[in-house]
Amino acid sequence: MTDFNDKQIHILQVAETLFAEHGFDGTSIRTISKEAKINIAMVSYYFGSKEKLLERLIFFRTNDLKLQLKNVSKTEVSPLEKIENFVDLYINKIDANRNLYQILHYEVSSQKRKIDLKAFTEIKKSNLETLKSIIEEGQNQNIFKKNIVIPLLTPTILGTYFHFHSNKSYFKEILNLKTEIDYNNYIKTELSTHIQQTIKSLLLNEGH
Amino acid sequence: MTDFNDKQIHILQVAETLFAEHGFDGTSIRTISKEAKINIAMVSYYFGSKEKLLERLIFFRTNDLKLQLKNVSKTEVSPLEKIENFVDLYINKIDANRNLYQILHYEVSSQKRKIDLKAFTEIKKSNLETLKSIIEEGQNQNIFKKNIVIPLLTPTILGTYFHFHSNKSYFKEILNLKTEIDYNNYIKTELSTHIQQTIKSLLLNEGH
Amino acid sequence: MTDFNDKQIHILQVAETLFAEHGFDGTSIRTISKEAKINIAMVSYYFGSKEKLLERLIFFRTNDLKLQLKNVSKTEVSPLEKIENFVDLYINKIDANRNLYQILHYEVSSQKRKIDLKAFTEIKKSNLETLKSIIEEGQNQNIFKKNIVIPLLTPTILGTYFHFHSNKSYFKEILNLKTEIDYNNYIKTELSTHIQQTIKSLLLNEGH
Amino acid sequence: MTDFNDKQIHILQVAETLFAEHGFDGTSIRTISKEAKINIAMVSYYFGSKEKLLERLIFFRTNDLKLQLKNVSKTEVSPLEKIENFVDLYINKIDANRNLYQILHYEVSSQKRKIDLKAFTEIKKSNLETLKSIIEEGQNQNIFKKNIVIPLLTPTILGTYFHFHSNKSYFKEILNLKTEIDYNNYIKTELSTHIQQTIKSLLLNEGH
DNA sequence: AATGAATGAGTGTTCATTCAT
DNA sequence: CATGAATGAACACTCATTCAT
Repeated sequence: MTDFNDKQIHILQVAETLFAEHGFDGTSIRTISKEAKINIAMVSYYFGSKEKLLERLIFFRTNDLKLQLKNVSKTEVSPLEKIENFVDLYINKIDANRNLYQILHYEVSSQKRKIDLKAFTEIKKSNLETLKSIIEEGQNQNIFKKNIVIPLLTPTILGTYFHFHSNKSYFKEILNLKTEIDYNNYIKTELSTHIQQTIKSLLLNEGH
Repeated sequence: MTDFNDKQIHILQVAETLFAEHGFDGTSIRTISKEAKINIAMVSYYFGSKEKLLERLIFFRTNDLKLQLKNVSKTEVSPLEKIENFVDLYINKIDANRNLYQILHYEVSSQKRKIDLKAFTEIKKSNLETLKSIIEEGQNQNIFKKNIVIPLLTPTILGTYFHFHSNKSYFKEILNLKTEIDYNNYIKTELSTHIQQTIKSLLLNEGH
Repeated sequence: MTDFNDKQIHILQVAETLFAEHGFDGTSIRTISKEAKINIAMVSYYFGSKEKLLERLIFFRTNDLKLQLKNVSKTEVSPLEKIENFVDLYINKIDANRNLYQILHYEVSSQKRKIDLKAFTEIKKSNLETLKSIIEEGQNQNIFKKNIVIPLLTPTILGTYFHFHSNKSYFKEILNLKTEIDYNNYIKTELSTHIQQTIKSLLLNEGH
Repeated sequence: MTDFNDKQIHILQVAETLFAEHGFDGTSIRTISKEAKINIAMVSYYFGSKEKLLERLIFFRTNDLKLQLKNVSKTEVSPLEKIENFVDLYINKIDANRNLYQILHYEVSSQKRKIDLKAFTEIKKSNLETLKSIIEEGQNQNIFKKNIVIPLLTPTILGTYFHFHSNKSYFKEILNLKTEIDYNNYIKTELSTHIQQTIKSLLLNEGH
């Protein structure tokens, strides 16, 4: 099965939100069906089981994520600009898929579910390759430092974002972000800039 | 209640491991009591409820975490060295309390549980203050940059660590870390160094 | 309704096998429809309900069974030969309708289903009459014993067969019947002979 | 677990009756708990699962059945009397355990449940050995016929009984047995005698 | 004439918790 | 002080059946 009908997509979206909010175990089929205003048997009917619903959800979103960051490395701009574009796109993408990442984050770390994350891993590896090629280009042009552990850049980019988001209420408090809009704006401006600067500081040779 | 007897501590430790592995919802009182080799009614008897067990666990560990990073700022070394010590201590602390942080990370982001995190927030604020005072000292000495959003440094430090740890199996694969020892070593050496460099790159004025 | 179209007969046959194998309750409409490669709604559509499907199945097969044993008593042979023919025909008939009898056996003894077994009872009564007339003929000719409880002969004929068949695997083991063919052969030879001998021993006057 | 407490025995007894009446699949845990006036969770609590309840029930009754028929062959009476005692005891035993046999009969023939029937098979084999030794004794004394397929005697004994019992309402009708007492009396007198005669007719040499 | 979508009722089982002892 | 027995509520899931098309 590759396509989903409207009702299935609706269920997936409701489930995504609830899973992100309360976790997979913390969300019952009853809650999903109540929230989605569907019959309780529909989940099993459409997806077979609760676990398979999760699988299909990941598939559904991963398909969306497959639009790669690859193209960034192919544009005719400086390596630095490529990095900026790459980080920007990356943050935008995970920000747009907050909920899925939230779910995945948890389900991956607790390996209880034997979810097929191959597709997901592939995307991560592909992104890593893209990043690597950009950085090597910059290193060849002597713009970037030589001693960089590239695989640790992703944890810094994503980790910073997620840690901020995971501690939403804490940061809303200490940064005085009163509304949801304020919070989202802060991510798109200050936090993004911070991550950009972090990565660039790490990469750039002094004097540039 | 402030003190715990041996049996209670034993239960807390078992629960901590299980919660970290399978999540709060994914861990049943039955599993805890079986693992801890205690009667199933003991949890309710000692802690009142499963939820309160979690609260007490957080309290138990937070107490432990209260050994502040404060002292770092009071030593007679350069601001840069203070930062190094601070980051080192911070990483060591969260590494030693992986399981609790894993639990908290999840339970905080899903605000289902209305856990009293005041004590925990206090620690974070206190650490932030310490960090702030160190950085300001360095800025006054013109060693550190001026335009630094200090509250975003913690997300970078902790986020990098946690994102790495959350994707343990992925990083074990791509970094070719075969054993648990290799993995733990990598955290203590490469990952720590990476985080150190990241923070220092962000802080240090060019030319220093 | 008396006649069945091809699709209905197909469903009945599939259902018969499954009911015999897994019982009525143990067989779901889903399983039937999957096995018969028909739409799941077809059963209700054609037969009204699962219960009615069973009724129609019994009707379908009972119709088949109506080819009476009556004629046996009308042939021009000795009462003993008539008995032999009667038992032979009876065993052959139930052997050919194993599955139905298996189902009936269970569904009759558990009176949960209020199935209309009138037609079936009629057949049994008719067979009993036939048997009775043969035996009385033999008794009049002084070939058969006088003190025979005729209604208890059927339990011995059918009971012996069914008990053997119900404990198929046990008897395959102790009689060293390795294949299905061996087993079926044993029924047609040894078991049939045993039943024949049993009945004849019961009926025949000593000295004949 | 070998022993059962009063409540467990009560549940087993209620379940036995219901399983015999409506089959295993046709009996829900809810029905059992309602009938036994216990909480619905008790079945799982005491037996682990519905299937295990059945297993324990079989174990419970089989233990009872283990009181072997062996001793019959050791008494100081004629082989014919031994046979009479054997058949009598056998019928009494299955009559006293009607319900269990009813359940087993069905669950064995439909091999859906992979019940451990080893103990049960052992009893059957032991009984067969006993029967064999009695018959051989009679054959040596020239009282019994030589050409007897001993393993087929059990199907005749048990099969006759069970077929009668399975068609209870039919036989109550044609034999004009109005009450339950009449029915049970008939089994203990006429039916038992019939089975006795059947076996003896099969065994005894003419002229004796 | 036939079916895919949908449903409410029911299934066995597990849960955290309570309570008498 | 500690626990085994017991429970009602909730769980994911399957059931036979209905109905619009």
